[in-house]
Amino acid sequence: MSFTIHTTRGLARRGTLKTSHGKIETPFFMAVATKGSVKAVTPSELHELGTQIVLSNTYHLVLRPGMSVIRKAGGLHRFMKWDGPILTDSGGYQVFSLAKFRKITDRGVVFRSHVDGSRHELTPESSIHIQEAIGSDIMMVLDDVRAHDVPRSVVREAVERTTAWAARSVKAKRSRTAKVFSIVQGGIHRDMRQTSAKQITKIACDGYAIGGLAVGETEKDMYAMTKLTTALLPKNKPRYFMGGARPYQIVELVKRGVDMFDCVIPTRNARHGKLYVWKKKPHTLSAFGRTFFAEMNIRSATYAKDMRPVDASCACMTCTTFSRAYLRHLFAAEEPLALRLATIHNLAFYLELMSRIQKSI
RNA sequence: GGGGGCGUGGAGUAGCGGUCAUCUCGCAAUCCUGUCACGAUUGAGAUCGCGGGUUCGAAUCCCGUCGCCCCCG
Repeated sequence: MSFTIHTTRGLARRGTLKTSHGKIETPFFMAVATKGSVKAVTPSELHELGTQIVLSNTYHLVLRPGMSVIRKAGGLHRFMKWDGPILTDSGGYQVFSLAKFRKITDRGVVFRSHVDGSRHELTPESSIHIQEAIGSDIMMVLDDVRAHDVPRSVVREAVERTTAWAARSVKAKRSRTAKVFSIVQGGIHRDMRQTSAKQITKIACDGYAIGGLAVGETEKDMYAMTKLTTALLPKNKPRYFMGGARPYQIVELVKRGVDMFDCVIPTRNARHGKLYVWKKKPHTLSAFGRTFFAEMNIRSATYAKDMRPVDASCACMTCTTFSRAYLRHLFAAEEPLALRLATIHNLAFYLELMSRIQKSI
């Protein structure tokens, strides 16, 4: 068994997931390396931070640098010099977020590149084959992601298509080492989510993802759909909440049975000068609430002469070395180092959050 | 001593007779959830150096004055 659960607390689980590039302690957070790079930081910095796994993206890598380059490099691990596990997204979400260029049929998706406008096609089969060539440790099936407020008929179609595509994806898989995860859709409709979960769990795969959430629906819906879905997923397989979430949301989602997360929030917000700081460090899941952290806009003139670290309780390189005033100056002066130091800190915050969550289970 | 130029939000500026004075930076706030993202949106802030005059109407024209700058002696 490649996924082992050690302890549980309510619906929350603590476990270990084995991949061909190492074991990962769950629940975990994946830093996002869409184009084969966690923006602004190096693999050795990721290791120092305690990063267990990163996420990369089929869509972006196909467009640039292109698979011939990735193949020549000997796969993405060698190309980006990251020797830990990599999860790859199938491209499904990009088709959704680049909606104006897409055409979805049962066969697959045709879309235009945001880089040069060229036409590309992605099918469930080609997405898996590309992810295998990338050398992905955890591959995601191509899914049909829709906005949270589309008509039920559209959601139903997306659910049916996602199931059909998942079955084709698993069938197309050739790699013996890579894992493949299927994705539950269904928008914010209870019956659709249930239908999708029941269909998807009939397909044998290594893990299951909850997709199509954190796309603008209410938090209440997001939590409700997650709880409803995890209840229908097999207990002995990891559950991945795709694309989320904010710090307190992650805690809430773990409480509803989620094991894996990825989100651009810590890295993107870092580059925009929004830093996460601890206000208290809880030892139990119920003690987190919504107020265990604060968001600091380091660009504010408030910090111009503040010589304290961003977060005195944080052990990251940024906090143990530099002051708020220095970071604020780097942002004001548009020095690239600002992005790196901020990214390191926010990732340290998210990773410590996951570590604390694990210890709380 | 003579001649000329400039004084407009925190900074630098546009406008040079006619609605709520322009833009850039700065400042502030909000946003970002499988990254087209060192991004996006919004807001505050100026009695246009000061005094007087001309005019229906002046940041814009005239006079005086103060400040800064340049050129010639």
